[in-house]
Amino acid sequence: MKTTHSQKSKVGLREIATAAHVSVATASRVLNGNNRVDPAIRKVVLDAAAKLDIDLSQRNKTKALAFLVSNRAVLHSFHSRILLGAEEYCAAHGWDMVFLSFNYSPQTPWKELHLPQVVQRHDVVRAVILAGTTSMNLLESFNHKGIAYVVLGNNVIGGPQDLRSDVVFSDDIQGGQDMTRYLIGLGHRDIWFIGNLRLPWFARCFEGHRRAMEEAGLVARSSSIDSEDDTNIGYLGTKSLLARGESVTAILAGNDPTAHGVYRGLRDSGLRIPDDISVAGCDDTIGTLLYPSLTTTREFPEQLGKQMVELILNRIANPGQEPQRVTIPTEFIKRDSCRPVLASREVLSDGSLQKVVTA
Amino acid sequence: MKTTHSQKSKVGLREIATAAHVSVATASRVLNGNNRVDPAIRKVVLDAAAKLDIDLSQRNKTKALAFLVSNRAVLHSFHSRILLGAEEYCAAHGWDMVFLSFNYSPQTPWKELHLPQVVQRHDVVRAVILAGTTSMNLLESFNHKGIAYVVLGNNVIGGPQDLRSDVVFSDDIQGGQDMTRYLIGLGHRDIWFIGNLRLPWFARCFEGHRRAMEEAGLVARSSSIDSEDDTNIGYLGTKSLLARGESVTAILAGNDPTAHGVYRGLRDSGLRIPDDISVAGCDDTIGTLLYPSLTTTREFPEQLGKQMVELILNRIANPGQEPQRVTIPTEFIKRDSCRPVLASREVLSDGSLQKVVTA
DNA sequence: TGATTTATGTGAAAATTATCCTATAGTATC
DNA sequence: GATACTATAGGATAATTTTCACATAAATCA
Repeated sequence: MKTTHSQKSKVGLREIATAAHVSVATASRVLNGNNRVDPAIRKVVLDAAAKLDIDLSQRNKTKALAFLVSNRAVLHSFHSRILLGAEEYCAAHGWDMVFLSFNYSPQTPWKELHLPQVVQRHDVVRAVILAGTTSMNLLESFNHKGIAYVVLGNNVIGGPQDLRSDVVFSDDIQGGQDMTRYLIGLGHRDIWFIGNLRLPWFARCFEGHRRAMEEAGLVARSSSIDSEDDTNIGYLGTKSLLARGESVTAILAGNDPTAHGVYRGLRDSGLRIPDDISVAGCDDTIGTLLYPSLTTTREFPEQLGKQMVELILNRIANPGQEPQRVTIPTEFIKRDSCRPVLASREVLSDGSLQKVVTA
Repeated sequence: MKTTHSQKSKVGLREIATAAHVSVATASRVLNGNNRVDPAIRKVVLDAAAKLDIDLSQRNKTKALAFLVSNRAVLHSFHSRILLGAEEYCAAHGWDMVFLSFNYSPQTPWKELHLPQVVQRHDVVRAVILAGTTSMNLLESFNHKGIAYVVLGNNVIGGPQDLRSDVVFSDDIQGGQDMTRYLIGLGHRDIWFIGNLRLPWFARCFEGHRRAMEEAGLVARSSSIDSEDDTNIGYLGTKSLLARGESVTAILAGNDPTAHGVYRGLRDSGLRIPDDISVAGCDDTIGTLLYPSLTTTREFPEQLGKQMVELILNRIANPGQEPQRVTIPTEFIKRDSCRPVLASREVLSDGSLQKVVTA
């Protein structure tokens, strides 16, 4: 418990402060309350500290990061896997991590947002990982309060994409594109996208879908349901599609829970998967739980979490470096929920089964 | 931001300390560093504080609880729903909540456990909710460090059940019993329990199962797999059952993810659910995701979370009260994964369908 | 039973953090 | 372009927490 540097007379803030020719208050601010210190002075203090206090990294009471999930009613397994990856990487580097959820309105001006106390205490939490639905006012608030953060780019709503901070993306645009290409390759032409296009991650997946459709000379069509409940989005999106009598041979759901809703909607209407309609998902969270198992796009949430921690620890180690931007690729996962369109066309042209389809 | 008690001269630790005839240090310890203060003295200080500082509850910097999930590799949806309920109740009462996960060995003596820094800082976290797999050494550690806590009783490993602290239970024993009675009522006699009996929540569910079996004059039998992965437990437990050629008409899985593994194991062997074998789960986490939908025991994780917070806020408000113990009931949920045994016997005795069963 | 250790509880003093105040630089306004 | 207004940075000082040392109670051992 005692210092192992046997005789070394104690090195405290006071010593650091005198060495750096600043007041103790300023030294304290540099080493803990990250706020309001001129970068130049900070550097002087840090240099002085480095000379005196070899074990600088140990002197802080708490080495912890906060993982803030905003505006999500339930903790999706996708998020919990990001958390897992982040936690693991933290633990491996001797950091603690706390998870918080937080709800706020995107309209509230940043000054009036009141963040959880814990993330504002620099002596407790040294930086924040933003993984929920993140609006610009939240980022503003962090900027103004001088709290370091990384953000999951896929979930940033509204704001311009030229964030002046570290960002990690999952390449779900590519995922949507790959999946759509696969469906087109199976002969599908009447492919519909189901999701909630107001939410950025759905919008991104749809963007990839759109690209693939256009590159094949097709028009991308979507059934967007304005809900926060993924399963509902899938269910209602599917029902509305069928009710309108749209011709459809394949459905791309914006994520796996949405695909679950699609399954239910189709079963409700007596349609079989994949015999009558092919279904594809995105994010590979519950693909193997569903029956038939879901062809989907695997993302790497643990990797995302790890990457975010890596960036932020880096930034803590040397503040002032340029904002970093990292994109994690996705992987196509083939399972049992899609089949070539030829088969279902035969079914459709076969009078005896036609009634099953419209039942 | 300023105090609304306009002219009132500032009331600080110093004032409270003089009023209570103790040193500022002691006053500080009472109001924050909960440690090592004689209960009598604490009371004196609190009384003195109550007289001077009307807004005692506001003067602490951080009103936050920690939700500690120990030794669970993944965050189950069951836990995340407990968290949700706890969070909601916290928010409604103006408290923040932070979530942490923590891994430790049950063998480590409590002195050598090193808890996450954050939970040890009384100025940050005022009490802890223990929801993961909790061993006695962890509880010891909390006791000795004077950290207030509530614990989810279902998950306490090993120790005697006469914990000297607040405990909340989910009545999964009753759940296992009700479910087994239902299966027996359907005519099943060859019912097997699948789980990992080393883990207390499985053991509790099995206990209920055993009671129901004995009350019907039957012997409870189980296939226990020593794994932490629920789906694996179900899959391997089922395969081993079938490989041994045991006669079985119904399987009770210790929780829903385990039932998912059971589904896979049965499908692998060409058996249909519920036509050939009935399957029941416990905890209603993914019962509707599975196909056919799972008959299971609904628990009320949100309620558990809420209840735990309620107890602990109570204890913070008046420490020194007797330990509380609360049990939340469970509810039987009938879905599509069970059917009367007579039906399947008829199927079995009907030659024409026999081949489907063994196909 | 007495002696030695160990654990606990407290105040004094040291260390650290928070608050308040002032100086300066940048904006906005007339 | 001068004046007032803001926002920021940093020091002085007050408030609070932590550490250290010591006293006392409980436990262990000869």
